[in-house]
Amino acid sequence: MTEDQAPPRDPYSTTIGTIRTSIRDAVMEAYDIKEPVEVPIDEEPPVDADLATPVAMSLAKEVGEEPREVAEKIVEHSDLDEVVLVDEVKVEGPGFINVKLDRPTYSALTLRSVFYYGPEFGSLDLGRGRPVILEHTSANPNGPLHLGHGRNAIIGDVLGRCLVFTNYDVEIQYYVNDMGKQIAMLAWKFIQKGRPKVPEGEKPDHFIGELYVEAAKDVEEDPELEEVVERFLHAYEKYHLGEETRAKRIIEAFQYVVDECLKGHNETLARLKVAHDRFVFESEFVEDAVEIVEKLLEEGLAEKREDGAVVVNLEDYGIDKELVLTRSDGTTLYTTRDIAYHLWKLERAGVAIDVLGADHKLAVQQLKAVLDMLGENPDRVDVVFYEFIHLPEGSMSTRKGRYVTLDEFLDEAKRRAMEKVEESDVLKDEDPEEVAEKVAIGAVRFAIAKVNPNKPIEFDWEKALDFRTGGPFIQYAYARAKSILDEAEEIEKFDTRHLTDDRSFELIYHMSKFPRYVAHTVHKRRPDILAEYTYELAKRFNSFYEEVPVLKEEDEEVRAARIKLVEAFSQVMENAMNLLGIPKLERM
RNA sequence: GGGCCCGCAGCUCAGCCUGGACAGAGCGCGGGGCUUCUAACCCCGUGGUCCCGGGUUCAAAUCCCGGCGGGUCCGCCA
Repeated sequence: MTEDQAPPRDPYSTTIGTIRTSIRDAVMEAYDIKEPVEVPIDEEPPVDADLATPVAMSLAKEVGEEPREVAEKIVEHSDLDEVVLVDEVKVEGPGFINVKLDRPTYSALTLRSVFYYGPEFGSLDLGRGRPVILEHTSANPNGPLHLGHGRNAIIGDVLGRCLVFTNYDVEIQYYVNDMGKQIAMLAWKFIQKGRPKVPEGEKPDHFIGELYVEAAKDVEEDPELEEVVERFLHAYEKYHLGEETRAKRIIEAFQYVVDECLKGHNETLARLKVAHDRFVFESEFVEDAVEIVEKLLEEGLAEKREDGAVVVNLEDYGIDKELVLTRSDGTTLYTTRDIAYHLWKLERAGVAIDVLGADHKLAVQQLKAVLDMLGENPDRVDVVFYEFIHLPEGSMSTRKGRYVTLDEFLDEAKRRAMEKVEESDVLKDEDPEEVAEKVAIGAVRFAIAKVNPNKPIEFDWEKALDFRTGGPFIQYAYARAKSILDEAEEIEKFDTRHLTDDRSFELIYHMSKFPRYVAHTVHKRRPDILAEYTYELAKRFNSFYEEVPVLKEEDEEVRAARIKLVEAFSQVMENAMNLLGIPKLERM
């Protein structure tokens, strides 16, 4: 590759590819194999090597030779010693082929790539501009957002940022469940209490949450209220089917509680830096839902039972329970409207990605089954499930008013950050509020993003807000790099031969993996992979910072190379933080 | 009762999809490091029947079967 050619977008994968091909060819040549051989690459060998492959060991039995013998033979036939990126190839242990990269060459490749792509470093064209609708958060407007919703929002938001970064044409939607029994209960309670306004100074979603807890209690104590609630629901649904209604006050009650609650949600989400492109209301799909039910009935896929309820049998899909599409009074159910919503999404995008709690697994199976019956490809609906966040006293429940709100979580994080800010010297000239807020957002986002979505979280204030292991640790590494760059001179030429020490190379090597980890995060739909990567990046920078002098280095050439390394690091870190939505601080 | 998910160091978790070399981090605990680029940091040490029992394999935390423990779903709720 010559200097004026564009460097690879993904230096690490490109390098692995080169080495893999070389070894594969060697295997085929050495053992006269015609079919391409799988060459697994161990990306993190537990020894002093950068890459390794156990291919000789699996081959050994086939060819009837000792594994080490096979490995030696492969190495002899390979052209790895001619690859400029490779420094050393060794056969070690029971038969591993271990490869050490040529540090100056590999570093040059990586840094060129980082500087060439800049803010785009890490961005691979995975999506080719294809449209995707990503739905996340979608909390019921019956109370404030709690940690569970936070998990949904943050998984969704990080995924959304990653999808945009990898060239998907993403629209992010918030599905507002503005109808259904819970909201009907709220509307009833609201009217029963004489339509109280949200008190001055109270966050509206918190007010609605209190109202909801009261309503839930009333309904539990007096089962006859069920009927009243159903009347409310009926009226609201009729209204959305375009029928005349005299129940104006009921309609307005629904709208009021939903609007107020949503205002509160938006405030919290804005604070957390979670953004949606569009709010879609469930009530918009009542008409479509009714049409779908009619269609299923016409085609004999659904049946109307004697009591009037319409049901579909899903035994062919391995689901024993029949799915109810309309109540016996003819009103639609959540699932029915959800089917309509998904059909609408699939008309507008190739793939619809939903972020949902693991408790929705059966519902999604049912949804996909009906989509399939309707001739739609259910694989186009791609659901990211996440497990619950449990409190020491049990699962969170909006109905029981048992939850930790995102607002509280952010406030507590900010309070703890504030303590640190106040004892800091370097922050004398900064606005302490602003710094603490950014630290809090970073801490909260990272605490939630770092856990694999399919693992339940046991919530604990101390663990979740341990600044040493979380977002602030990452922000701190970035700020340290920035403060070096603040005082560093402009560098034009540098030589990566001055970056061969372990600390520098370990940092560079990890930086080079960024594009691969972004791709991994998108493919697996797992923000925790990116979070883990970023934490490791910060850790390696902190080690480098501690042991390798930059501005204090007296040799000008060495200093120049190190400054460029810090510059490259800050670029990669910035890209990673942008994807995780962790605010950047120049000083902390 | 059935489906799905989880079970790794005292604690919180990564690795499991795609099986490989002494199982990794952080917290905690013990020790060390600021007149030198920000100590919200770094370095060294400590710590594990990878829930249990079988099976497949040259090789199992990883794949398969069976248990045990926890979560969750099985509404004319959303």
